[in-house]
Amino acid sequence: MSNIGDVAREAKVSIATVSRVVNGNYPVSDETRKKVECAIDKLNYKTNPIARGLVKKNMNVIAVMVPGISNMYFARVLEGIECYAKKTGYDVFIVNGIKSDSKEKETLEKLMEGFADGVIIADPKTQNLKNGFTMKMSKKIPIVLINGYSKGIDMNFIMSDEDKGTEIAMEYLHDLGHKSIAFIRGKESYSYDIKEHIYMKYAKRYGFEPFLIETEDGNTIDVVKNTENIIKNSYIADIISKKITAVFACNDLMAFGAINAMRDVRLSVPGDISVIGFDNISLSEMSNPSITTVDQHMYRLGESGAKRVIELIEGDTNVKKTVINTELIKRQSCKEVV
Amino acid sequence: MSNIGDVAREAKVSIATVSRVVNGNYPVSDETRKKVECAIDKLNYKTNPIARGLVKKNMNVIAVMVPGISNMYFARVLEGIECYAKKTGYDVFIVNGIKSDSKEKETLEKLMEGFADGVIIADPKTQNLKNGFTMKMSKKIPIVLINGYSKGIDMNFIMSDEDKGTEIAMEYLHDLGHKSIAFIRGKESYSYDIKEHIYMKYAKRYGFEPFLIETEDGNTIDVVKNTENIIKNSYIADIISKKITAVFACNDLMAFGAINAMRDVRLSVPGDISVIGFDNISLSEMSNPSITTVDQHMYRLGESGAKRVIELIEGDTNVKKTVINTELIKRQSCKEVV
DNA sequence: CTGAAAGCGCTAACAC
DNA sequence: GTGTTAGCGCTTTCAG
Repeated sequence: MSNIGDVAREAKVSIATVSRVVNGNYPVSDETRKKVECAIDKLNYKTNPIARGLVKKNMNVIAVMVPGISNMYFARVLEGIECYAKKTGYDVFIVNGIKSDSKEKETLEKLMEGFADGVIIADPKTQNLKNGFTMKMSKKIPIVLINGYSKGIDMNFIMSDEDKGTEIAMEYLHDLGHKSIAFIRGKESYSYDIKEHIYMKYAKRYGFEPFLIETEDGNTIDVVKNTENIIKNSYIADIISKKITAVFACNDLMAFGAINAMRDVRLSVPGDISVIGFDNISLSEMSNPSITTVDQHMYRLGESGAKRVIELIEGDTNVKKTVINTELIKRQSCKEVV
Repeated sequence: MSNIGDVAREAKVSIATVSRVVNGNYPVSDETRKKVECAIDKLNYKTNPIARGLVKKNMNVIAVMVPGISNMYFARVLEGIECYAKKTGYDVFIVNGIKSDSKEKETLEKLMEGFADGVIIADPKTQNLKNGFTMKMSKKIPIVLINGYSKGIDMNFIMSDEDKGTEIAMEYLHDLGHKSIAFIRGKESYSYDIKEHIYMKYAKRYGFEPFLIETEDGNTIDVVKNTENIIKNSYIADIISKKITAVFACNDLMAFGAINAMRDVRLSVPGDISVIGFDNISLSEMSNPSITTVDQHMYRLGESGAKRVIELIEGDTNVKKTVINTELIKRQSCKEVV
């Protein structure tokens, strides 16, 4: 592995000159540039990003923390981030498996010190937000949050309008004639709290008794099976006896699981029960019946997050909350009550 | 951000001593250790991994290159890698979207120089393997390949026994009484070539005419929809007229797409047509009908890859090919011909 | 056991 | 335009 000194020697110039042609930030005569480029080619020299990082104090990398890559929601957000980052010359460091406050804290503290120039946290943990930890960290390194608890938190957020999305979904179900709607959520994500809140509001407004189903961790693919099992084992009798005709699932994975559960007990979706999801991951289109859902535009969420964090890295000190709209996608899993 | 010098000053010792207590690799008296630890706490000092990386010439990170994270196959392999790496104190740098020879080449060249101590390539590109490029790179940095073209390539591989897996699948279909089997593959992955090769062998052995369906890039979630469309648009008439009763899909995503296509044209799976997949991603269990498939034990593939690359990083110079067995998982999508 | 000092490979003043 | 040099923050001889 040759270094800048080898190149300088080969080209018979100083290392500063080599640095100049590599970075192209200072004038160099055509002649010397040629010599240097020649030497670089000959030795197959590549500048060492670690050494450069040490002096410039940036690595041109943005880190992304996600709970679980197997939830296509996050995979899609990541695609948006990667695409934008790549265009801007940044590399993306993905840290997967951030599922608890402590894990988030530890990762943010340990890993990011000097390794990344900025970090994007998808589904940030409410506790760290509330107790000011995340905020404190954001004084040291640019942080952008994608969704999560934002009330009174003066940080940079990219949020999809989950409130509105949930409202649209509830209203759609109501318009379809559903009088009794169940709600499926996972544990511990602020996103579920928001949706539950809206759901409760609409239950009151429309005058039905809330019916809550809580499954396990909602952010990995396993939630599909978990949801299916939990419905079959603990809820199905009630669903029938309470004449529930529709279920709102906090994400498409849960919706998918719910559909599987219904099929297993010979309830037809959407014949007997309508199911609406959230996110619009590709799976929801592929499913059968295809899943009516609320699109969160994850790719845009990712893109905007990358854009924002790079702005911060490059010196912007404002705090901004960007809202991405949500959109109802009508497919097969919901129909009118007859 | 305090540095080692600040700590030294605070504790009234030399920076060398601070380094020693941080790394715990040289004797330090209890008394000075206390003082230093105190100072570290007080200043909330964290050692700068970039600076350390520069002198130690390793970053304690392993890079993983994958074609597409949205294919749960890779997501699962990654989980295996991450789990093992984390236990051993390594961080994992995921580079997503490696879908062409040139992208692979460029990434390996540019990104890895000094950034990672070792790299794992999932689904390495055949061309770079054949023309010696990947091999050349492996002289500079430890590389472990997960599946891919390995014939005559003297490098470290973790391979699932795809040959055997395909054979098992074909034999299973045959035992079920299927006399005419179609084959679905994606473009450009050695893995598909292997399977096609075995498929052709069995077509000859069992005396049926090969029927090949080629879909788009098989490594992202989009392949589900692509497969569905391509079957419906171009192949369904032939499938019926040629009395095909089973289809072998190179991965579960394609199998899922095939099942959707069949349903759309009112062919029952497995009533009219059996479909067998490959990989055993979680989706195949959640699908309806659930998908009979060949388990590749992706998690173990990942674990073994991480283990091997760390061995190489730590000085092992042997070349080893590790084979992970494959296993038939019988579910609902295949049944006997009646 | 502890401190001084020589780098790791690179960038960016600062001279000329 | 180009070379010299002082670091970036850390590890690791080498003395003592």
